[in-house]
Amino acid sequence: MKIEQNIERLKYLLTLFKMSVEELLPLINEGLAKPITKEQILSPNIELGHLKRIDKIFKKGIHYYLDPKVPDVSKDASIFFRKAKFDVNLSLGARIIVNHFEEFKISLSAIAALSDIKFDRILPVFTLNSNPKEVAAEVRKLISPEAKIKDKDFLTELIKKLAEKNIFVFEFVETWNKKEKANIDGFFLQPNVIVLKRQQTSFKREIFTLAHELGHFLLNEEEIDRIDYQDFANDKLSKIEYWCNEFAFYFLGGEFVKIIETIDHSTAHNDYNIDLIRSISESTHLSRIAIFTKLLLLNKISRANYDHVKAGFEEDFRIKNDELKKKRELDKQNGIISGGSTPLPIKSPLLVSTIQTAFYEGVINEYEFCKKLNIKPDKIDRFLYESSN
DNA sequence: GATTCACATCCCTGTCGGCA
DNA sequence: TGCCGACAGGGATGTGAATC
Repeated sequence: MKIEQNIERLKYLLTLFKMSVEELLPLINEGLAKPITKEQILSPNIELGHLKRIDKIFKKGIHYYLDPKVPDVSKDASIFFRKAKFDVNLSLGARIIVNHFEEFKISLSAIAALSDIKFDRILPVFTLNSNPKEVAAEVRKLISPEAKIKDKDFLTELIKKLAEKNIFVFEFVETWNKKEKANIDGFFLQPNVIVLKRQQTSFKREIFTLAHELGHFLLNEEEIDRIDYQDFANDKLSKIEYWCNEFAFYFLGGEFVKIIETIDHSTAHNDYNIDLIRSISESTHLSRIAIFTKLLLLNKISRANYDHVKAGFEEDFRIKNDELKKKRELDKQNGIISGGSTPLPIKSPLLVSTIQTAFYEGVINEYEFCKKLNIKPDKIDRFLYESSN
């Protein structure tokens, strides 16, 4: 069956994702004996099956391509139109994720406007001239996340505190079998949206990314990031990235920074201060490697020793993972069935309250309510009649 | 600790369309 | 009209975190 498409919309998507038709074709032709041609997809009358294959890439829904309206290539529409270059070379999966949250942000701001909700900026804007350490101390006073023992609880707490400052924090989860992986850890979209990739095996890493993106928010500079501790000491790092890393470290480190700054030089003789750093890591939610990276920047450990310690952590991590895998396999052989599910993203209280208000104001219906919060209709009561915690 | 749940991909099956 | 292969759709599978 053939249907009439608005070819401008497909062309728009290609521009948005910085993709040529020649790059798209192999993606949609996967597994097809008779490949779809360029002429076929660029014709105003397109085979429905072909369109479905195209949409498997872009995930817009078939109606998107049929809309006669020409999409708007303005700076408001996408960060890809606002900023040409990013610190990371973005994978297709990453572009799709960024685009998804950008659209979510736009629809959310429309819903908020219709419901008379305003997200005024509460935290000030800083510049690169301000000292990240001082800014961190100042912001800590304003946000002061409660000390929690578990990393995940701390992350939830921090997201809650940021919600109180009108900052949206969203998480996205990537399952093990996801085809197009996003090669990013997080990003900040103006004016008030931070998005994080769920790091199920390392919440400390995710917490650091959140603090880093908070740095971008404070500078009001948009960026899409892949956080690599090794790069911190890299002089190719941009000033903004450096500032945000410094901010994140001091923001999370708090009073423990003093200990880190006055620590003895870490060598094999004092076992690289490993026990002390572990205890600091546990209280601050900074990962051990993040602290060691700071020591490297402070010249409190040599590059060779740093690499040695880092390799040790990576090895530990690998061994631990292998053991877990083995245990699971053994369980399987013994007929012990282990259950599980993909992790659930943490819901920002700001999102919940916004959607609740919109629902009460009649701006959205029950279906949209569930869709925006990604809940099933039978769980609607939990988010409507109870307080949002 | 047991149960429930989310979701990308795999895999099977019925259907449809091209061709002789 | 009947045969054959390609395809779409949807259920099954794999995975393990969240929740009770």
